[in-house]
Amino acid sequence: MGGANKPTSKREGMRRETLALILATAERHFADHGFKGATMQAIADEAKLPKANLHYYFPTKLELYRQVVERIFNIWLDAAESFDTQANPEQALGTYIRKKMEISRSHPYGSKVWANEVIHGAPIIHDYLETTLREWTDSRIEVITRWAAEGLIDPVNPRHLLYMIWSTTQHYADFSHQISTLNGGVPFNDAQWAQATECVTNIILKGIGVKRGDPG
Amino acid sequence: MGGANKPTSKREGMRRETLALILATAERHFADHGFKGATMQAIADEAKLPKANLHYYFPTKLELYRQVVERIFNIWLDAAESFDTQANPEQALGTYIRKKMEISRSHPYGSKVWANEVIHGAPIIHDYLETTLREWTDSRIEVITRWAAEGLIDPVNPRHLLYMIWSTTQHYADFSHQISTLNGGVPFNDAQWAQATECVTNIILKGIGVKRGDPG
DNA sequence: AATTGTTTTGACCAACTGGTCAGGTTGAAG
DNA sequence: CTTCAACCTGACCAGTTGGTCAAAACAATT
Repeated sequence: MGGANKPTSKREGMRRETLALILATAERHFADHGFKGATMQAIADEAKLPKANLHYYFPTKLELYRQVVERIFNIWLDAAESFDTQANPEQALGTYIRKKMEISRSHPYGSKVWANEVIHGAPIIHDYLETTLREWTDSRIEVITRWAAEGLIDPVNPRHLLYMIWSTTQHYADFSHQISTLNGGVPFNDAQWAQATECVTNIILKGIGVKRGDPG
Repeated sequence: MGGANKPTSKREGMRRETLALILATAERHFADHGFKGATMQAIADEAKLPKANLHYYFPTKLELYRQVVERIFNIWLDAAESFDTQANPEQALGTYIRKKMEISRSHPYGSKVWANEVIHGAPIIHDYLETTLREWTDSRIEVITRWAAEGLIDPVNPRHLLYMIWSTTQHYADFSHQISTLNGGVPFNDAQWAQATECVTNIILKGIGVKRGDPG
């Protein structure tokens, strides 16, 4: 749209592709084996690149990991924005829950990396938690508190409501192995994802006494 | 009680103590760093034992890890039993949720190790998932289905209800770093744990339309 | 065609880590 | 006191892994 973009040269294009390939492959490996368990060699092999090439684009393993985590955080931000503070509880929370379920389905590896990171004390993302996440959380707590004061929902502790939404939705990504095992060894299909989303949304919204738009 | 127990010799006592010390220390390290990230040397150092001594009691790192996981599974079984299939929904689910919250508080490291294991594809516990966990889950699904049929709760999908209970309660252990960060950097105190438990129980029970024993 | 900066790569290294082992120590039993 | 098995430990080893480097291949520019 805006400026006069130089026509992407062959070099630039390849660079972009290689970077994306490495990041995607690394994400899977970090998700499946953890930071220490994932090896540069294994990532390189799967990406069909020599290991030295990885170090050309990402000087250290930690730097590669950082960028993987950063990508994930942006996805999280994307979902965060869908929590519309202007909407009514049913719409704001419903949309947010649905969005989080979609992310659990479309970015299971990212979710696992994030979970791993938090479980192990969040050494890398600690700053995000203290700044961006905390601000977002505080602002939503305010909104939820207002809803409760206005009688639109029960007077629940907003913090625990948010934790419930986070844990329940992310569970479908983070614990996918357990879930598919209990699902006869196969992952959820479209219908099952839809049902999970509906079920989670319904229980939570009813659980906090949301006044539904369509009482039937 | 039973047979004629030989009076525990000094040897036996020391052995028990050492085993317990190693297992407890290892649990923390596996929780904080993952299987690969935890090192025998670090575990030995914290337990103030020479590394070779660890290998005397646990021939390999994998064997040590297995026994850590096994202990955790027994704790899980303990909670599982508290889901009384004879009781009414409010009591059965309420007791179960409360028990799980207690475990999240008393065994945060164990919960983290378990989460880690599942996130990474459950290589060690896969058998448990397919046998014990599946059987338990199936039996509870039956009970919940019956409750729904009898009109004691809404016709929710029992599977998702169980997932919600698991994820919500375990979240307080697995994501404790995130939670304490959002709690001003300090872990929950007694009152906060009590409120979390109550809040989670209330939302879930109300969310599935449990007919409460005491309607007020 | 020559030049220049970027990218690619095989070979290599130092640090770390799980595991071994031989020899020493200790508690219990006779 | 002697004997013996259980227990403890410092020193060591082999395999793995993150990271380096010099040289080669390559794309763009003049």
